[in-house]
Amino acid sequence: MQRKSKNADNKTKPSVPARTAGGPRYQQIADDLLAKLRDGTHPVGSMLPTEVELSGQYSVSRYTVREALRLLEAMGLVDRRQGAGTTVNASDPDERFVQEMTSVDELLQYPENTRLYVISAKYVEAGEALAERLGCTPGETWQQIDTVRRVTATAAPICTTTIFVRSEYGAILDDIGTVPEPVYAQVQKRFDLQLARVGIDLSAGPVGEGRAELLEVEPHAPALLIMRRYLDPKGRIFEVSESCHPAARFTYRLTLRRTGRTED
Amino acid sequence: MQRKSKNADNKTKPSVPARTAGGPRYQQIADDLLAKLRDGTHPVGSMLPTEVELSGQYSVSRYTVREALRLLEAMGLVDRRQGAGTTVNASDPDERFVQEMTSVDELLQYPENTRLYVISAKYVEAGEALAERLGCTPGETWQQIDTVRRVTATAAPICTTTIFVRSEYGAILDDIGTVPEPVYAQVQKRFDLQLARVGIDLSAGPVGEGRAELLEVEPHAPALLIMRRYLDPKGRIFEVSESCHPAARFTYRLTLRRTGRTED
DNA sequence: TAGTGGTCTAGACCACTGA
DNA sequence: CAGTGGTCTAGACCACTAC
Repeated sequence: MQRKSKNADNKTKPSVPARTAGGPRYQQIADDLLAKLRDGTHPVGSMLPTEVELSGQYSVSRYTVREALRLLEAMGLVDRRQGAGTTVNASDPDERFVQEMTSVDELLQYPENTRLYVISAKYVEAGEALAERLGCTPGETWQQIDTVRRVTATAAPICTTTIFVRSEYGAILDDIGTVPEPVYAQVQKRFDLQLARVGIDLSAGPVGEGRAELLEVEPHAPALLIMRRYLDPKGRIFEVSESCHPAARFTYRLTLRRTGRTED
Repeated sequence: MQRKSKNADNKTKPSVPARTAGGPRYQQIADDLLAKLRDGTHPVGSMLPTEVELSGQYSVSRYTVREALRLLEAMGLVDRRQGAGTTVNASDPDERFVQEMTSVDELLQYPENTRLYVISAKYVEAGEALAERLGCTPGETWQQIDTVRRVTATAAPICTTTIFVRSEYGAILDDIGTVPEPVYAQVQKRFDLQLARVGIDLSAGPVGEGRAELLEVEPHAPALLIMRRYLDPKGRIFEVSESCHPAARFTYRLTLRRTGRTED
């Protein structure tokens, strides 16, 4: 009815379209549904009415209902499954923080004026401890590549990085250091892999015995330890890197911004 | 035409719907347009054909074209402006990584079975060094609250956290430790602030003199240092916290997943 | 004012889920 | 197999932009 009045009346007397109050109809419906999620009309875990039912309740077409649900879905409030229905995920828009970066480089790789130098490389068979770190089954063979990263201008290295790649990608060793590209990207290209996810563990610890000399710090000095696991779309890890940054030589900075709020 | 055949022919001979190859029609169209962005048919900065033109070219309804454009828009490849048209933003989907968390808690706050204990609190005037850390002008007064966080069950504290809030929010001190909520959330509620962004610095360093005892570790032991700056929508910092996690007692884990790819 | 994208309808078939 | 969400059509009016 409201809809009708908008389309019909506007022809003769636009005055103030219903739209100005509350935005498009689907937005209004999304707001209304959101209110019903908050007040418990549709508790978390329950099913929302079907799209056809909702279009009846609001006297709108199914399209309009779907646009409203699309908004709720984008806010993470509902799940829609073909054939199954729409279920309530949460009663309130998440205070969801999103970090976006143009590329992984910006996250945990390094400026372009740094270079990676290979110290040594060898094939290793994963024992239990290593297998756990690599997320593989014990007995698999991986290529282990020990490197340091240096700012081209400066003497002191930024960090040491030990890179593990599955043995079938071990040939990537030849490419490391030849281009300023991250190793994961080189592996990706050369072996036609797809990078789907990166798992990152950040912790602190002492600089290891062997590395202190390379890094020109005392042994056991505090260091930031970053472990990165690169996964293909199937969830298989194809590369793992472990970096060790002497304290005060590296700060990892990120900014999160809030999304998923109706006020946005 | 292809479309036609699907809807019409399927009635009599569904066999293998055109859908199975390449997904829904709008997806195919998005893929085709994407290819045309890549090969320069539609250079960056140029206008895409209008929706009506595209629906003619592909022999589909405008709805289908719009779904396709919606995909491209979500990938950041095109901009759509009512009345103006659709412009090309980029020729290739970003390799963009996104970290999502349900809440800031999941990022850098702590499980529910931990509690924050206030050690001491005082008002301080920001000197130059502190002012820089707090992102304010020297001379401002802030409330400084020193705390430790403990797992309720265990003896050893997880970390020490020094919290700075602007003096006008200093009264928040009364609330700390009373509820399991993060301090920033308490400030937000009590003073009706909006949290818009969080800046995070991660680094490693030695545990400070005074804190070693609290944390039950030797002085200068390696620690993970986390500094968080909470900003309101205007970019004003209203809270800063500095946490010190003894090594091996804390790992910060995050997962990034790739978005903006057609393959997803 | 012409033309664009934004919203909306009414109706249809399809793919999938679950009983 | 009934019912759900997913896709799609054909057509309409609106809000906005640019000329």
